[in-house]
Amino acid sequence: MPELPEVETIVLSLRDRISGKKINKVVVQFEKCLGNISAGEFKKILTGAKIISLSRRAKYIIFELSNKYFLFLHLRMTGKVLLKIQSAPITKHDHVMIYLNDNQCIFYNDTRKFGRFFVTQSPEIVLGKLGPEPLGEDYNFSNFSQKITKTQRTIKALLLDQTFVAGLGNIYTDEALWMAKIHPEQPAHSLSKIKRKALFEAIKCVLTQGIANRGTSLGDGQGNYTSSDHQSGTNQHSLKVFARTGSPCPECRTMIQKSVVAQRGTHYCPKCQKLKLINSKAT
DNA sequence: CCATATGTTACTCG
DNA sequence: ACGAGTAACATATG
Repeated sequence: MPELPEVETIVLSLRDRISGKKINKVVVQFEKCLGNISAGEFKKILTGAKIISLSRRAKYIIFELSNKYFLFLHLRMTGKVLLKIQSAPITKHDHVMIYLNDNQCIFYNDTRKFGRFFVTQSPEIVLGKLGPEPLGEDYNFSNFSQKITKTQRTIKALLLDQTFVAGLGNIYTDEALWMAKIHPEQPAHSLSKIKRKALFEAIKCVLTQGIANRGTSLGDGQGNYTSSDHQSGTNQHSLKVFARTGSPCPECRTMIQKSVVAQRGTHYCPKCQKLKLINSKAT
């Protein structure tokens, strides 16, 4: 479920409440949640360690520990990090519990069980292949532009590729393409410099807005996004195309269409985001 | 029963 | 090598 803005919101809501706390006890209910380590090793490394800092890279939450290890967590589709008091009951789909030294406990809950923890002393093993942070300093137009012109892939598939730009998922990809007025199936190399620049800016824009709105919470099912304090985001009210199939485009009132691109449900305005079949490599 | 779901990766085919 | 498509992971929902 969570894309960059949702993960960022979780990190912001957790940071002050768990930084500096010591891990007293770890319970693993579902060992497959641990991507590169056994439950025994996981408990041994975490127990007794202090949480030095909390940060985010792409869609990963990063716990920096006092014993030189880093704990990474990727929530995939339905993972949730919930901070509760230690006496809170273990409920359905709670897979990992990390008890701190102050009566708080981090509950990792994941309906679909796709999310994964990683423990390592070398962050680059997990983060090495990721593209630039779209809201970071390494995000620059010349690099972005160059990569777009070099591939024939559809622009939607490229935006979802975490080695191109890190942190976009299905929602913010559709929103950025709408804002830049680009058809999701447009071959990346066929985008004019104007369009590449518009997209470069739109990505920053939709992500910044998503964070300001504390994430996108769709529906009220178990898999829906909430922050670590059970708070829903409000960005769903600001979406222009995603989950708005059949509703009017905010720009031109044409009905939003849905199709499948890059194996994902894809929402777009057929009038504002026209596919351009004549591909001359514009500059 | 069927399709779909905020993610990623391995695999096949052309 | 590249890119598209599919399956897989596992569960819930309409």
